[in-house]
Amino acid sequence: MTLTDGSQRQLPAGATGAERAAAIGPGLARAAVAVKVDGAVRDLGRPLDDGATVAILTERDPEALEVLRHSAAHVLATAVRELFPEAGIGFGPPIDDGFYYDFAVPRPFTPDDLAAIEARMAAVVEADHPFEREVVDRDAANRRFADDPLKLERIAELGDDETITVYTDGPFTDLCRGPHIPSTGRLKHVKLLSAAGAYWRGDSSRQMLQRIYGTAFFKKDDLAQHLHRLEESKKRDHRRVGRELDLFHFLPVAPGAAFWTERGTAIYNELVAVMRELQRDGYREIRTPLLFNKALWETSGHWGKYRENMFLVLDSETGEHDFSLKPMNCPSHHLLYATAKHSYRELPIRYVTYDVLHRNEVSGALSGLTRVRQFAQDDCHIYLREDQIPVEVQRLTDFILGYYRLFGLEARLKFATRPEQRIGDDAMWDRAEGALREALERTGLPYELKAGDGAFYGPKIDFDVTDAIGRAWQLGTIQLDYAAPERFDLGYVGEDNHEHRPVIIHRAVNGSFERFIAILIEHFAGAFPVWLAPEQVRVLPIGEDQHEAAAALTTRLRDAGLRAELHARETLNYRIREGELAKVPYLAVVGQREADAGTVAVRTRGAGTKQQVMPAEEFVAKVVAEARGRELVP
RNA sequence: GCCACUGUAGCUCAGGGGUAGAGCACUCGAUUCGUAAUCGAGCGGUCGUCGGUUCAAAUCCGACCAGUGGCUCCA
Repeated sequence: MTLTDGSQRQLPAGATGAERAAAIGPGLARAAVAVKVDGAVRDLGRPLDDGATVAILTERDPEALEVLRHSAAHVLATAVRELFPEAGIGFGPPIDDGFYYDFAVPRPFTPDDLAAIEARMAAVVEADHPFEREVVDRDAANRRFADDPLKLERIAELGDDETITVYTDGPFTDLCRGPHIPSTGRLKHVKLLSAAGAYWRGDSSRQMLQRIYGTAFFKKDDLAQHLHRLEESKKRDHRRVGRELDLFHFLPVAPGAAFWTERGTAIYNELVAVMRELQRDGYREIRTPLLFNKALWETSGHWGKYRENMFLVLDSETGEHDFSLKPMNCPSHHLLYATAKHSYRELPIRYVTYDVLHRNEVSGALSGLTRVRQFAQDDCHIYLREDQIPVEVQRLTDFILGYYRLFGLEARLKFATRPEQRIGDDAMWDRAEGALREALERTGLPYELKAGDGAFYGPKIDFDVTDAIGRAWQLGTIQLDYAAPERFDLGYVGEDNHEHRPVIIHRAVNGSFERFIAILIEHFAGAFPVWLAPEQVRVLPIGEDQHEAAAALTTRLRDAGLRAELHARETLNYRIREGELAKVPYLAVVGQREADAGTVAVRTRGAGTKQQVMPAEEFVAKVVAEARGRELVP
């Protein structure tokens, strides 16, 4: 066989991965978790194929962590079966941050159950049961899982050409493709996190199973770090920070719709202002109605499928739900486009809107600002000729990435191509995908291909940003649309003096302002750069004698266009603490020395007592420059 | 929409079948302070809503509403 370093080794026939590792050295034998044979991860205990390329996976390999977590799921099931012998067994895969297992049990698991199960798991680990793999035929599999309808259903779906394998660790046997760690004793650092309901096969018409989530690591420190990260992200949770910094509130009378305080509104307005500034040239900001007759949704095709997600409004004359709040801007933009005859010379025409939208999300889906019923998109529709697509997409990509950079956010691009369910012929899709791909290639940026993930009306590019703590969010999108121009019978007069169909690009950068602000809150942990901060400077006179000088400074800051507040009550210590907790970028302290000299003692957020005394004029200019330049400070 | 959990003062939380408690916030008074909580007093809730059980319910039960964790959904 060949090792991954290219060297060749001879081993006796039927030698296993474990023996292979041992042949190299005892250290590797201990560290080995699984083995990769010709690219496929396998159990250490399986015989190696003659002539195969072999790599020993150790605790350092990400694939080994998956194996560990998959085995952790089995250990979980082992424990659950001991405590709840009647439990049906669903699926138990490794996931990004851990693993889960679904069980069919008569009642949901309680926190006490989880504690008991975790204790039981420790015993299973202690027992160090080997994971034993067995190949069985269909009849044997059916017999073995005769008492578990979920497993029987799964077995029935397996193709005749598939090898059916079962794995046993101690008392527990599961239908499973594997691979697994050699024995349960390798599972040292595991933690159950939560229990929740989940539909069998992810199908909301099927039965609800009880899912237990957990995570596992090879190293104690890694587990501790992971749990610490979970705590940290809880601290950054935008719902918590939003309350602590008094940015927005949700009240039961308007589920899924935020009440923005003046502080939250300042952030909101700042984002809209940036978008306006960046779209000063070449864009046309428009406003269209919020309430529409259903005829519009019939034209757009939304009335049939998506009506249940729209807020319908009763017409008092007809007594019918003939009107609806708009859930999207697209159709109204198309209508406005169609109010005039357009020349090819005008294109591309770019409409932008920040109107409020309403979507009746199912109650269980609502979550803080990330999933709301009322929101505003930075919605843009571009009407253009097909030959203009590459240049326009390039322009949009630059725009979007440039925008994210303002916040220190990096984006990854995804190219989504024709889905199974789609309109238009292959020639249209070839042209559309070709144009998008060409534009993507021109950016020189790496991108991921998501084949079949496009919209039914055209291919798209999605932008995933990664925030400060490494979480990915799908934000921006560039979608080509060949369907709407047909439905709305849109046209332009070409150079040849004939009517042509334009193509439409749907573009969003923030997604929705609500969701984007949620992401920013968590990204910055509430410590916004000065240009975004709801309160940019807080002026603190030390004593009453400096009140006048401090008030003058506050006015000066405001005159310069900054958001500044004067705080004169309570002790200086109290106000410093308050200012730090409110994450105000600059605390401008004015004592007698400063009042006399026309200076200010600046305490920068996070810099502690390292204050800087500077002329008031200089301070104002500095903050104005930082805010105007949208610098990521302090 | 589905499963589970939660719902006590503006916030964080304690209590718990016999007529509600702390800290912070807020108000008032004193203090006028040089970089992360000055001291004191006071105001404030009928315990998410509605209904049931009970001599008695905030406490037990049910329904509903909202939130949280998931599932489903996200044009």
